[in-house]
Amino acid sequence: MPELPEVETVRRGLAPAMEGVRVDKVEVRHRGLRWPIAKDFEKRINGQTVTSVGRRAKYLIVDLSSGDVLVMHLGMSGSFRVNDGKIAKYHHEKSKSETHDHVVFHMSNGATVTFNDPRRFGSMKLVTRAKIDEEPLLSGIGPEPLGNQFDAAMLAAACAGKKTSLKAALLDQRVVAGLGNIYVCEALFRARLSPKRQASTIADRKGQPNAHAIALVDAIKAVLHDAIKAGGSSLRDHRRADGSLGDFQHNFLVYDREGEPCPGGCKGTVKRIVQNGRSTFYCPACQK
DNA sequence: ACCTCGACCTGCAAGC
DNA sequence: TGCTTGCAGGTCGAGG
Repeated sequence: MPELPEVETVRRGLAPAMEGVRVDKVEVRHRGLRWPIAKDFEKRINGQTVTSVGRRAKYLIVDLSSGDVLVMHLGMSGSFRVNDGKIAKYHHEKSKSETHDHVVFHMSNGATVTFNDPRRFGSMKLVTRAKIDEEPLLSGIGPEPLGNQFDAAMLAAACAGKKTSLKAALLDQRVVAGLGNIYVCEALFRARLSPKRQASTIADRKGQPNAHAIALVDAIKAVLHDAIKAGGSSLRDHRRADGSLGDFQHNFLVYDREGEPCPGGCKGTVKRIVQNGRSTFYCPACQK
């Protein structure tokens, strides 16, 4: 479910509730996430103060005063809910089943932070800050697309020589961090590039960027900025930490719009195809 | 080394 | 009404 904009939205919701606050107790109700939560998990977290809540790609990075770092991934259906211990702002709304509340952080300020994940593709892992650069989950990840260092030259270099489709390349977290199925489709539409195009065609023979690479980088940055501004996209599971919904799903141009007229006004029709086992939505008429 | 595909899970909507 | 099927925002690891 969650791609970079959703994870960033979650991070912004968690930060004010957790930063500078001690975890009195972490309660693990179900250890069976993507990998089993380690046996020493609670012992290493209980009593520690959260020093920062960050993000790398689709990972949430929670620094603790002990020097440990909690690395968390939301998988396809993970979400966090902050209850500040006072008024349940959205408590009149039908609240999601507590069946899948797998981990609850009881904070020293009275707040609770609950991780819910029906499909359990999410993960939680403790690593030490000193060895974070050796962490296999993070070490191969490509540039942050919203960072200054991410530009057409970088993207073209990463795609040069790739035989796979441009769609598949953009989904590869080693090429660029944080994109998923929705935002790849949206960025490719905005750049008017076909998802079926060979990835290497955004670079010249020397791996230098061409006009397609420049347009694509602009499109990626723009769609991510727009989505973050909207609080991410809420299709099934994603919510802001306060329970409110993201809005960006209303701004999808092609994703899940099979059969609709091309929103670019080209008289084409949005088509759904399957690439690498995943749905791709695009306009064959104007995405070349 | 690159690339594709199955596997991991639950829930929901559509079709019969 | 129930059953079956397919699909879902991710990614790791096996196999070609």
